[in-house]
Amino acid sequence: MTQTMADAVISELVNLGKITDPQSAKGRLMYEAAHLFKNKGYERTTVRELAKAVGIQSGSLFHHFKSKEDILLGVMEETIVVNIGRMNKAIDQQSDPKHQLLALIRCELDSVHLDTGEAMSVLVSEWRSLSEENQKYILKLRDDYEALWFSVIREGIKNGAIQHDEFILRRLLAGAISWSATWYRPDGDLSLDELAKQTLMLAIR
Amino acid sequence: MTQTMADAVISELVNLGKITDPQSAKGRLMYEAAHLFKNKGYERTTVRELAKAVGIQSGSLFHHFKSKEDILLGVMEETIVVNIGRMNKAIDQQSDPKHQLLALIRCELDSVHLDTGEAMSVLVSEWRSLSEENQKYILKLRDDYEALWFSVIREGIKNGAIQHDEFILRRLLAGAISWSATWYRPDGDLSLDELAKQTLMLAIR
DNA sequence: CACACTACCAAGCAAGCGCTTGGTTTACAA
DNA sequence: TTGTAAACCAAGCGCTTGCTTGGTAGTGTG
Repeated sequence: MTQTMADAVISELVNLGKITDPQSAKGRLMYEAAHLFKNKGYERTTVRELAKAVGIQSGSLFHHFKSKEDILLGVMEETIVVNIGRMNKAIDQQSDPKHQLLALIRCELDSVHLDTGEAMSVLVSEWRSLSEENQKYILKLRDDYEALWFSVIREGIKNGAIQHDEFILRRLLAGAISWSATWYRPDGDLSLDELAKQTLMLAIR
Repeated sequence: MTQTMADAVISELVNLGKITDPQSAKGRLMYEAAHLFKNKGYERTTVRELAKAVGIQSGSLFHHFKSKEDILLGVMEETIVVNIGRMNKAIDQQSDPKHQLLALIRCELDSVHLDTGEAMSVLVSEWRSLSEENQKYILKLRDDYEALWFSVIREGIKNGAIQHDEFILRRLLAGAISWSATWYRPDGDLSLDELAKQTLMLAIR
């Protein structure tokens, strides 16, 4: 998926009112929050620090969000919504399950390593900092996301390209892909296309 | 690997003075710490809470450890040492690379889901809470651990059982296995043996 | 018995935390 | 020009945090 296509998804969602405009004050605040939460962890990031990064006073944050946790929730929520949008688009452009699975893998790798990368990392590692209620809400959004994967994998099993159990395979792949955040460097020798191909090799023989 | 074998490794390491006796006050303290750090996160766990779990006053913790971070470091350090010991033993009992790889996978799954499970989870998710110096130290220990995997994978590539690049494959597998902590339940329908087999299927055709 | 050592308690300090409050500036519409 | 609402500041409150301190009970050793 190209960056322009990804941007198309974003501005579409902004126009629908489903996510905050990344250009707005609130949007930039969430971007900075994702950056700090990823690199320092949610708990270690203070509201004073976040405010300084955005260029306002710490108290002013609470004009945009009602609590620190609310900022975290916003980051997670919007990240999932954006990536569901992107995956839907990616699937639609392929017909056979093998290429659809490759597209999903590439899409998830993109989400981990390109513009939403820091937010995705926060989504994976900071969910414990949410209240029980908010955890449930994010989990529900994630189920919608996972449903896309299962529909593709099931088709792959039907036509014989995939031999694994669908649930186990998805979970193994999810781990392999999200873990890449800890070691993959986009400026290194390995391209995301090549990494996607090698990841597909895990699932397809 | 059976539990008795695992215990043999532990008591051996205790006798060598390489790890703390799990029965001692300090050992039990680290066990409780791993439990709390896993379920609440390091930052969200307070020294008062940890002290209460162990049954002493919060100030008394600092008789055993010089700081809260030192407790985290202890948990991580000993977990790696124990699991290096277990993996070495597991490899020695197999001869061909395919079965050695299966043994490593099973061993790592054990470390994630059996007695050291909570500590392993802490090792994966809380390393950011360490100082830069301590991060380097833990990273060095982890390199020793990874060296075991690479030696086995290289043999698998040599004899044609493995088609992946060795570094990429190890990282994909590491992700798939460690991620299982988020979804696998030992009391469910899926056995660790079956999960190990399905994980091996990712690597071997 | 005296000494030393380990394990712990009770109390509290200094710092940092999330968040509130009351008021000011800016933008724009009536 | 006036009214309204959003965006922000300056100050600080109330609380929790990791950690320190000075002391005590229990145990083993000469």
